[in-house]
Amino acid sequence: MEKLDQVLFFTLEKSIKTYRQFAQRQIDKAGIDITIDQWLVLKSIQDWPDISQHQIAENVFKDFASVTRMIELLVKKEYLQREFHKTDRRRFNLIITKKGQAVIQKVIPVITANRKQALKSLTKAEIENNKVFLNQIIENCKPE
Amino acid sequence: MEKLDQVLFFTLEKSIKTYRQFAQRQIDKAGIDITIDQWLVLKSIQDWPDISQHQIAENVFKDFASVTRMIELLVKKEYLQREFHKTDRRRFNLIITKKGQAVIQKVIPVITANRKQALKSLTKAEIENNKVFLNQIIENCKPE
DNA sequence: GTACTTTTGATGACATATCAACTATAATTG
DNA sequence: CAATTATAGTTGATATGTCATCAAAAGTAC
Repeated sequence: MEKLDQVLFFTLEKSIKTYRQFAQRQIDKAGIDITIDQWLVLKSIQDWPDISQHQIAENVFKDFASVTRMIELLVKKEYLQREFHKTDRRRFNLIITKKGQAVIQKVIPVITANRKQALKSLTKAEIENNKVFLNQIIENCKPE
Repeated sequence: MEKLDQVLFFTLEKSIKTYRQFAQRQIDKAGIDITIDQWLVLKSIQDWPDISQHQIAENVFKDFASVTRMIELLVKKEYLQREFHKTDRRRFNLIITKKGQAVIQKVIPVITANRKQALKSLTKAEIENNKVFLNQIIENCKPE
């Protein structure tokens, strides 16, 4: 098999893993009790009030079961509250608490700095090209 | 913050996740009882006889604890055997069983096909450029 | 030769991912 | 209106990732 192919997927894996570890380290250093993914979930809820958990899962590209568990943890951390939905008893309203709002805001500059550092010396054109390339992989791997 | 930056990391994450899910589906379809990562671990042992678990962890870019657990599962699946190391009682010899050898061989064409499909319509130059880009991210995110 | 440091690998506890199965509720069909 | 189908979310079991801690054994320093 082509060595380059195999090395590419390994590098893809390593790059996102390295970025996530780096990003999480910075968040921990800032003394904030949240993971990157939890923040993404909270951000999703903030950006789309009245969002369903299914929709959150799609937005952040995660399994329904994982999202349920993450929401459970966010409730436990008091960043989120579950309320009964007004009209649909299958659903919950997910309300970001004041504590949750504060955490979202506190993390934003850390994440901005993380991304800036991660993309140091990479041009907008290179970033755009890379995105197009990755989207092609996503397209190629979709189930029929 | 730059929207493009944020979208890039999301796309990076989504692309590797989509690839892994696709690749695992193909392995399952082929009726082979192994995960991509388990295969990588086995392959590492095959390529470097007498390798230590620490070295395996570095090769496949995984946590020591994760590698220990994966090896435990590979032993349980009878793809691997642990033997006492000849000269160093802290270590084990990891022996690939016949069953393990067979599985490694059986998976290779599936993985080759997976990669080929994932990289459909992407040129060698694009692949090479992407690798260089991703390696820059890895470099940027390394601990000091 | 002893004390100290480093290495090797395991384990516990917790978080997340995956797959499958489940319950309750809403929507649709005839 | 009742039966059926679809949706929303949960839960169990298992695999992997992370962090911290541990014990045993090898290596190093004096």
